[in-house]
This record gives sequence, structure tokens and C-alpha cells, in this order.
Amino acid sequence: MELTRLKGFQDLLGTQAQTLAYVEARARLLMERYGVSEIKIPMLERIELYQRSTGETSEIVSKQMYTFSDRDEAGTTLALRPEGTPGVVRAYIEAGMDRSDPEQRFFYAGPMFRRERPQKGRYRQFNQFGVEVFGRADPACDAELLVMIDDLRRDLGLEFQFELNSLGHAGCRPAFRAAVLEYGRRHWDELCRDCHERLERNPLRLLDCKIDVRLAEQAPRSLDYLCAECRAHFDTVLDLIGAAGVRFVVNPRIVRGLDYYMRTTFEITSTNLGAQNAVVAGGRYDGLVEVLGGAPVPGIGFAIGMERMALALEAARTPRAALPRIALIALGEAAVRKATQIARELRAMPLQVEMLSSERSLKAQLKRADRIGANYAVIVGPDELARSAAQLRDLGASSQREVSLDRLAAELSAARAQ
RNA sequence: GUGAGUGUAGCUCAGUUGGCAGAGCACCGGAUUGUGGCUCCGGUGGUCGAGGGUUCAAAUCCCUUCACUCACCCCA
Repeated sequence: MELTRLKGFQDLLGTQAQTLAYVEARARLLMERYGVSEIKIPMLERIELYQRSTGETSEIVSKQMYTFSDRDEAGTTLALRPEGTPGVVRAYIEAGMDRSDPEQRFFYAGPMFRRERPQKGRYRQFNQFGVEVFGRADPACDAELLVMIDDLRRDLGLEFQFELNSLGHAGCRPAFRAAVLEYGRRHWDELCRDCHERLERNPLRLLDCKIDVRLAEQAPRSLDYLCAECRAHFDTVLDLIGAAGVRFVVNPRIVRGLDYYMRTTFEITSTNLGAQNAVVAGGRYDGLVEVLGGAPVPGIGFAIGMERMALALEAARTPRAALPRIALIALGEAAVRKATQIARELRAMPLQVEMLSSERSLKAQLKRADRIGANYAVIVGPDELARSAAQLRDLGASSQREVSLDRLAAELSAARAQ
């Protein structure tokens, strides 16, 4: 086969697609309870949107975006969205909400694109479910989002590790950054090659190096550089979520790769996912709305990695109860005609009904019924048709009896109740 | 971008020292006129990832290349 799927892109079949849809359905239900409304935004934006928000120093923008020229005279450079937040902020400003009605909560769901080397839990097209809150600077808002994530976790029956940190705000963050930079330069000779690179590009990432663990642990901590206000904000967030029953740890090494994060940042991981174990991540981004040309409105948000969530769920889940599955077997043209009507009637019950190919023998059709995991087979042939009846076969029990057609739906419903 | 591992039937994989390409599962048919699973019998199905080299002879040895997987990196 020559026309295969692209590297890092996937076809999701059957249960894989189902699990993903299930996670999204549960998340949507939660949004309703939290009063968060949906926002649908484009998958394509000007490249500058990401350069200015996500940041040129992030690897996402500098190396991983799918970009191309539009067919207009100006040759505008477009980018497939690598994440959702910039687009949501742009839409929020464009709708004038930053001035008219700044306090807003949105959720979005859809595919993101990053051209990375694929591995377990990491794909070039992947789905995120994200929440963004604007116009709220108070710690109760941070806490509410974390509780929201914990609600989803509990609803799905999973165990996660919540790790939180605070990076400080525009006033105190620079001092911390300078301290890390200074620390890195002082220990230059002991740093790994990747860390040399990091120091140039994004010094804070020194802290989550997995090679120089000892050095990273002894590096300056953002928590020690917080101003009184940031300190109080963080303490209140921790107090609130603790009181609400969220289990968490403070991890001073959580720094996010995106430029716009400040104050509260968090990463939520699941074991049994391999190396790519972050299922949810996010943080506060006061200042981002202003950077993109809006009013000075605070913001905070997170994104769920849907494929990773589905992976975690598949490792732990018990299958959900499905509709009883009926294989409808018709023998002969007249029976097919009748069966077409019966199928419609049974599906309305509701029952899951699949009509098998009447071109094949009864034996082959029953074999097929077994293969697809049907609970019952309903057989209609010329003999049954003459009596206005059908054979109702219980494939699990291997028992069979004749049922008149006008009683069939009721009989199957009764069997379902058992 | 870097590293490692794996590529043989639709799937999971054997294949010895270089000597006729195999098994299990799945699929199709039969044993059983209109009755599945279990059993038995038969059948369909192969560019041994691709290209080149060595050899009387290559799935096997050598070179090149591609794909997939995992990890680094990055991050959801």
C-alpha cells in the first residue's frame, strides 16, 4: 500500500473512537454544571498569533508548527493551530468582550497540530479539551478550575497526580529568572548538553531536566522569589483546593514551556501512560489578553490531552453496558421485505439491530451473528412468514422458540430487562 | 533533530549451520437440505518492508534505504 496515513496521524477505529467520544461527552456534561459555554474557533490562524502569545522561545512555535502561505497577494503565512488558548483569546478580544463584559468562561474541543517525532501518547494531530476563564484574578477562580479537573477525574474513575507551582507575576518573575540564569552559568561545566541549550533559550526549563536531577533540585525555586501578593495568592489556592478535597503536591520544578504563564501553573499526570504522562496542564496567563491587543484582563486556563485521557481510561476501564444486540436473519426476498420493517420497529425500542446479508446461508449468517457478538438472533424465513412469526434464538443459551411478529419487540424488551 | 528496537499470510509470530516459505488465529467451504460457538476435514491467502551486493543457492550474510515502535527532546 502506497497511500498510507501520515506519520504521527492516526485512524481511530471502533473502541478507540468510542473512548475518545466518551471522555468528551463526560467533559461536556461537566461544563454544563459549571456554567462554561462552548466556543468554536478556527483551526487556521495567522502565524503571528502564536508567535506573539505562545512565544518564539517555545519549541512549539519555533520548530513544531505546520505553516504555509495563503494564496492571497500578500502571501499571508498561516499556521495550523498548535494549541487552543491564543485563538480563544483572539476571539474574545475580537468580540469586544474584554471591554463590554470581561468576565467569561469558555471551553473548546478539537484537534491541534504539532510536527513532533511521534511516540506513545504523542501524535502530530491530537485532540484537546480546554477551558479558559477571563476577567478573574482571584485565587478562588484558580481553585475552581482545579476542582473541575478533579471532578472529571473522579467521574472517569481515574487516579491522577496533581502538581502545582507558582511562577510569580510580572513584578517578581524576572528576579527568579535572573537567579536561574546566574545559577546555570555558575554550574555551566556540570550541565548536560540539552541544558546548555535550555539556558540560552528558556532558562526556567533547567528545572525539569531529568539528567541533572541533583542540579535541578538545588537550583533557585520560584516560590522563594514570590512577592507577598503572589505568595498569598498561591497559599489561598492551595488552601481552597485542599479544603475541597483535591489531593495535590507542590512541585517547584513545574515550569511550563509557554511564555505566557505566570503565577499558578499546574501539571496533572497519570501513571501507566509511558513517558508522555501529562494528561492535563495549564496555568494563569494574566497579561496575555493585553499582549494580543486587548484590555488588561486576567486569564487562566487548562487543556486536557484527550488521547492521553482515553489511554489512561482504557488501561483502567470496565466496559459500559451497551444496548442488547440483535442479529436479524432473513431468508428469501419476501422475508427481507418483512425484516426491513421489523428492524425499524426493534430499533425504536431501542435495541441495536443489524440485518445480515440474506445472500448467505443461514449457517453463515448465524456464524456472523456469533462473530459480531449478538445476544439474540431473529430468524425469519418463508415458513415463519407464513405464520407471521419469527424464530427468536438466544445465542448465549442456545435456546430457541417461535414468537409471533406482533409480540417480538415486547419479548426482546423483556429479555433485555433480565 | 538524536538514539535504540522491530519489519515473514488479514492478525500474533516460528524459521537451526545459507539448501523446497511455515504454525496458530481469522476468512471461505464441507462433515450437518433452515441453525452459530466445540470438534474433524479441505481450501483461499506471501514483493519474507524496498533496492543492490556476495553465493551454485539468501527470509538467513554484507551495504543502502524506507516504515513502524519506544525513549531523548518537547509537551496535552
